Amino acid sequence: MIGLADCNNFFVSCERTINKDLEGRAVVVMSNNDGCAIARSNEAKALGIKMGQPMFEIRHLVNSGQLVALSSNYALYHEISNVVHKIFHKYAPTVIDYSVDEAFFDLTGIPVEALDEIGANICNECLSEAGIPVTVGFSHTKTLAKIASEIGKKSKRRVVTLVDPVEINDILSRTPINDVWGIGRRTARKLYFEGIHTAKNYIDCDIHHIKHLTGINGVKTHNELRMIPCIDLDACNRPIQNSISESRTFSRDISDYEIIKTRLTTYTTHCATRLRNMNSQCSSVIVYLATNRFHTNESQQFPSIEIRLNQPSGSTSLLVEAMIQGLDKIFDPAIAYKKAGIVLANISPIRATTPSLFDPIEDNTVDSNHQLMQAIDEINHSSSGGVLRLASQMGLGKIGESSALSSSFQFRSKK
DNA sequence: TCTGGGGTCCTAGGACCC
DNA sequence: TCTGGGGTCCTAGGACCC
Repeated sequence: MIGLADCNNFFVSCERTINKDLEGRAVVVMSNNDGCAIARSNEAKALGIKMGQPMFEIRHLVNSGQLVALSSNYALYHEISNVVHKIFHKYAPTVIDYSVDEAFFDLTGIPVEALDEIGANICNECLSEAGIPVTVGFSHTKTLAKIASEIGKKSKRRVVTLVDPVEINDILSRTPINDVWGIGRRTARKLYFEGIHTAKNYIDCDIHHIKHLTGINGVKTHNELRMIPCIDLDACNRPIQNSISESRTFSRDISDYEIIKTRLTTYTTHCATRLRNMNSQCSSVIVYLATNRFHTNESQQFPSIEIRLNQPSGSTSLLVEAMIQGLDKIFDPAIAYKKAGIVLANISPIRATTPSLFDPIEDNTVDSNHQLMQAIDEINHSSSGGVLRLASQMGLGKIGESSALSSSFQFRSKK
């Protein structure tokens, strides 16, 4: 059996742990720039607020006092997430931390009769120790466990166990296809035109037709709904991340190269620090820009480029140089951009790589760069806020002609 | 007027190999 | 005029997840 524990309305529940006045009220947590709702309390859902709904469409509810809108507080959510996941890990030898607010449990060998009590214990402990309400679903596969927990949330039951094939069949005939884990909006629309409206329609469909319509992942979902486990537990729990990224939507359109470069330098610096904290390095830097996708009457541009490094690196200055090299290739001064981002990709553990044959970098260069980064990380970690930054991060990239100067470090005294 | 961010994996098509 | 087949690797873009 597989279990899925999922926190209810996680970000809103986190906010309620520090502000009891939010209990029983319609609450949403907003995205960056307070742009749109990314978490909703049950009361907010009852008001008809949709996931991702923009602020300008719900402002009247906030102004009239019917709805509380909060800016996001990721430090708080991260802290509570750690507490909740620690609790999850007490209840099974194999627990997969699937996301910030949910985890899968491998309960192989546990008798079905014991599941209700295990689920109840998880819910009780998360509520008493972390202040977070949780719903637990059990079934034969991850996809069915997801459906079980969704049923729990909709019917206000804390624990739902789906074991009996007849009952599962009945549930699937009442589950809209777009509610199935792994079937997104696009695929759901495609299936709908094929007459596949429910999960039951889906499993009754010929597997070759499913493969043709939805690819290999759709086949896995097809099996999972028929109680055949297909989605590997380990696949969700990679020992090392493949990529690290940071991006922002700007509050206005920007066509100024220096402003965009400065922001991308900041994103790259953050990602490089995260990379080094993982004791890792990367061998690709991907830079991308985007125009405002909601301005449908204007031409849309989503340029992106991948810069391959001669050898993997975790050095902020090298990664920033690569980022600028990429930006220079895709940036068009005639276009105003709404969003920019970078991705550090092809991540590997430090010193687990073979150096490039034709672009040798002497070891002492690597070492001194590594030591420089270590020193900077330590200084920034011991002070409140980053006191050491790249000059280009402060919009000073024009000072020198050479990229070496523009991405050199500058000391900024807080006093 | 105003519309998020961080990830993973798959697929199709092109380039290249023998 | 007529011009193979089987394979790998890379990349951009698409789709999905929370």
